[in-house]
Amino acid sequence: MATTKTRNSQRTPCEQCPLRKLEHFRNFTPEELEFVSNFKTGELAVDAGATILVEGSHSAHLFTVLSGWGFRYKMLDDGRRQILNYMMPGDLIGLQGSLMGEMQHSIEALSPVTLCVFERDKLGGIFRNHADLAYDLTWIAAREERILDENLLSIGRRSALERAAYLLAFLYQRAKALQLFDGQRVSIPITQQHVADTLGLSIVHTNKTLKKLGERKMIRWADKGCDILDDKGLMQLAGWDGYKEKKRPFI
Amino acid sequence: MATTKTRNSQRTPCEQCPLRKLEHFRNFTPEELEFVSNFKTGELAVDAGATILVEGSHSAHLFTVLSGWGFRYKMLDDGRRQILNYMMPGDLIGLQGSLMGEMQHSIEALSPVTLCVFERDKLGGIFRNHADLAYDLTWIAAREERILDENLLSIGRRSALERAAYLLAFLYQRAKALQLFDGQRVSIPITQQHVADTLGLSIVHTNKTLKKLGERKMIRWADKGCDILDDKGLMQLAGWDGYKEKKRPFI
DNA sequence: CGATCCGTTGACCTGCGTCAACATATGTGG
DNA sequence: CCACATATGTTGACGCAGGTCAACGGATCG
Repeated sequence: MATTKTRNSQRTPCEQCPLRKLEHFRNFTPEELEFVSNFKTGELAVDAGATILVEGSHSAHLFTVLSGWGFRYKMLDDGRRQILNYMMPGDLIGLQGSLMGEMQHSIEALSPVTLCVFERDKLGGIFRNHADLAYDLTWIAAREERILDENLLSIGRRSALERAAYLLAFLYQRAKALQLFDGQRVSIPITQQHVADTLGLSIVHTNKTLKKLGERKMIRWADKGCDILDDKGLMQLAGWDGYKEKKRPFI
Repeated sequence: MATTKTRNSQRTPCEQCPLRKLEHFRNFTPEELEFVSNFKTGELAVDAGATILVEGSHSAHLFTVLSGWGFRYKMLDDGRRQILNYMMPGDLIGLQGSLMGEMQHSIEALSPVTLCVFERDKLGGIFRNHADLAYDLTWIAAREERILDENLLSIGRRSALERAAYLLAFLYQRAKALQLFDGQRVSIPITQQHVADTLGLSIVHTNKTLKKLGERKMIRWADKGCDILDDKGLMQLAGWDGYKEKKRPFI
C-alpha cells in the first residue's frame, strides 16, 4: 500500500484558495485571510491509501483538506473497524487531537489528497486574536457532532437498506455542495468494504444491499466507486431531510 | 408525564458552585468566574421525564447541568428512537443549537434536574473577550465528538454484550468522576428501555443481555436503575480503556 | 502469469427482533 | 377501599435480517 507523503513549501496562497470561490463557504475579511495565510505553514500531498493521522499519536499539526477524499475511523483490538465520517475539501482534521492531546481515531486517504498544514501550537493565537475564527472553530466542531448524531441514529435504528441510502445521500449532498462532479454525475471513490465499515454491516450483506439500491436505479456501482442517480429517492428511503446549511465557515 | 419547569432567579452564585469544588474540573481565574457569573441569567428546575429542548426548535438559551441526569436523542418519523449521549452535572447542553440555529436533537431529564441558564445572544461575548473560555467551548465540543466516536464504534462493531458493558462502564466512569455515589455503589437512574435505545437493540434482547452481565456479577439491576459492581470487568469485556481526562473545563 | 484486490452469488447459520404472556409496583379515580 | 390502568421488568417460542463460509470472475499490477 502506498504511503508516500510529500512535504512542499506553500504552493497555493490562501488568497487564491480554490475553495474560497465556492458558494458553499463564507467569505473572509482581508485580516482573517492574512492571519490564516500566516497560520498555514505548508502543504502536504498524500497518496491514496496513506494514513494521515494515527490513533494513539500526538500530532504537532492539524490540517485542512484542500483536495481529495479521506475517512476517519476507529478499530477494536481484534481488527473490527468502524468508519466515523468522511473528509472532503474544506474539512478540518486533527482538531480533536490538537485540543485534547492524543489522537483517538485514525485518518486515511481514499484518493490522492492535498492538505494545508497548520501548527498545533499556533491554535491559541486564533482564540486570543481572532474571535470570529475561534467561533468558526467551535462551529466546525459542532458540525462534526451533528453529523455523528445522524450517523448514530442511522446505525442504531435504521435497517440495512435505509442505512445505505442515508450514507450515499449524505455523501452525495456534501460532494454536490463542493461541486465535485465527474461529468454529470457525482461519483464517490469508496469500496464496498468502506460502506460496510461505515454502516456496521458485513461486506456480503452490504453487497446485497447495494444491489437492491442499484435495482431501484438509485445508484450505480462503478469500478471502485459509486455514482448517485437518484438522491431524492435515497433521502426518502432513509427518511432523511438533508442538512440545510447555507454558508459554512472553514479555516 | 410530568413536564413542570420552574424558573427561578439565580440561587447558586457561581462563586459557590458545588461543581467547582470537584477535583474533576479545572479552576477558574477570578475574572473568568466573574464573567460566567454574569453570563448566567438564572436557574431552571425540571422534573424527571420533562423535555428540556426539542428537535426542530430554536432555543434562545443554553444550559449547564447543575444537578441530575438527562439524555440527548433523535427520533425517526415512525417513532424509532436513538439515544446519543447522557448529560450529567457540568455538561453544557444546547451549544449545537445555539451555534447552528435549529436544534437537531431533543433532550430529556432522567431525574429531577437543575440547570444554569445562559443567553444564546451572549455567546459572542465569550469569543470576543475571553479567549480561555472560548477555547474551553471548543474543547467541550471536541469532547462530545470523542464520546460520539466511541459510541459509534460500539454500536457499529461491538456485540450486544460488549455494547452493554461499554455503556455501563462509560456511565460509571463519568458518574464516579463527579462523585455521584449512592452509599458505596454508583447507581445509574435509567430504565432498560433507555439502554435499548442507546445500544440500538430491542428491549427484550437488552433485558437478556443485562441479565448475563448480572449473572457475571458485574452489575445489579435495582428498581429503575443500575448498580455497577465490577467496572474493571465491564471495561475488559468491552475492550475499552476508559478516558484519561485529568481536569476538564466547564462553563 | 501468478498475486492481489474488488465485487458477486449461493448455502447455511445465528444473534437479535417480534410476539405474547405474565409479575410487580405505583398511581388514580370512584 | 377497590377497580383499573400504566410503567417496568421477565421469560419462552418462533422468525428473520444479517453474519459466515466458500467459491468464482474480472481487473490491475509487478
